[in-house]
Amino acid sequence: MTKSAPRTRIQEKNRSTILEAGLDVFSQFGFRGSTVDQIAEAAGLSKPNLLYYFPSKEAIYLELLSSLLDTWLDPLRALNDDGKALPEILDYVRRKLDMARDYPRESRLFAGEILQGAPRIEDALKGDLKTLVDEKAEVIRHWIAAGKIKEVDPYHLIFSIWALTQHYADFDTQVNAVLGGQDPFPGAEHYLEQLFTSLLKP
Amino acid sequence: MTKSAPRTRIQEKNRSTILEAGLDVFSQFGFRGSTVDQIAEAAGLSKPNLLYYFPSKEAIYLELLSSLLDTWLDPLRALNDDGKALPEILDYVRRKLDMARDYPRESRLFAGEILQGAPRIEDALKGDLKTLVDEKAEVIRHWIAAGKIKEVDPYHLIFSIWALTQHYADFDTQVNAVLGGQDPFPGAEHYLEQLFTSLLKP
DNA sequence: GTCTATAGTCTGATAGAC
DNA sequence: GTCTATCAGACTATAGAC
Repeated sequence: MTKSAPRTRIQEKNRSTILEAGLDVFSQFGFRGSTVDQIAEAAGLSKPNLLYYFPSKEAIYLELLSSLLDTWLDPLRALNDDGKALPEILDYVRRKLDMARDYPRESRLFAGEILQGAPRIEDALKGDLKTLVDEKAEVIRHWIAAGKIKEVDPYHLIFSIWALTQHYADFDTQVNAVLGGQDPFPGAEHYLEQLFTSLLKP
Repeated sequence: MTKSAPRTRIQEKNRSTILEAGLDVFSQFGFRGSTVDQIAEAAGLSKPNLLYYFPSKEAIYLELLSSLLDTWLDPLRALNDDGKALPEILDYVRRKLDMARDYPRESRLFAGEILQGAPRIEDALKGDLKTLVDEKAEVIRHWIAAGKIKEVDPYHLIFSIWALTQHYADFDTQVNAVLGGQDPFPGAEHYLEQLFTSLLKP
């Protein structure tokens, strides 16, 4: 997804400042809810100057989406047949929970996009994402067939890992309101380990 | 949350038509992403006529939010110390999953609001919602103390039920892309029963 | 109660000086 | 490359006829 136009160092720096500011604003207000003015201010630039680096508001949003999708799926790609089944899955859960804690803006950006029907990444979901999930579901099926973990539906297992980990980023406001501001992550890590161990341990 | 002004039958009918249309549009595009024109068209009314029944776009949105919050929490209110612990919890999971299937628009409306920091219902989250969850966490603690279910953090248990069930409504697009359009709910119901049984059965 | 017309505001994007 | 000024379109909401 990288553009081919050559760029100077200052251009690269400004572009990444804008993307950082865009992530900040878009993740909080969504695409329609964000204004170019907001992003420009967050980036410390004037509106026309921002639009000198990106042709449009949508271009910023699209670049964020596509460049983040890969990173977001890296933990799932790392799920491999090599190691022991259950520790491998628990590792995946832990990595996803770490990402929810360390990159909540990225999580919310995707959540907002998917919540609205994923109009801009539908193809990626039906293409790359589906292919990747199909592949990993196959790995899980092998583990089940080999008796390494209990029999569960591999797709719903993956959905449940996504749902449970991303919940702590996407619904952060609600979690914090209920817990009264107490850090949810230590408790979440222990709970999720317990949950997936009791579900999968043969 | 009902207004006190007296209304004729036709007023009530038009108001509920507008709220229905508002739910349709707001749940898909969020507050900022929705226009009064869209809602008016969905309701089969002209824009000024719609604004004759509601003072503003925000008034429609607010009425939807507050009138739906109660319904949304009903299944949790129904979680009581009466019956057996595990079946009671599995019933709650099933009811929440039924709501995700039957009322996905309501689920998405809340998800969008919370995703953006719940600016309009923060008080309700820190008040009524927290009180209710605290109360039900206490019920769960009693079950644990009585040895009726295994020891888990009650708050994370409740969060996990929310996350797992609402995922099928809120991230419907993603679930469908991965499953290729296959109905996820029968599989989800079986998977979630398996998951919470293995987690909680003493 | 419902409509057409429009006021007034916000916002994405551009023109053009420096 | 960056700024000020500004345009064009979209949007919420209202005025006023019927």
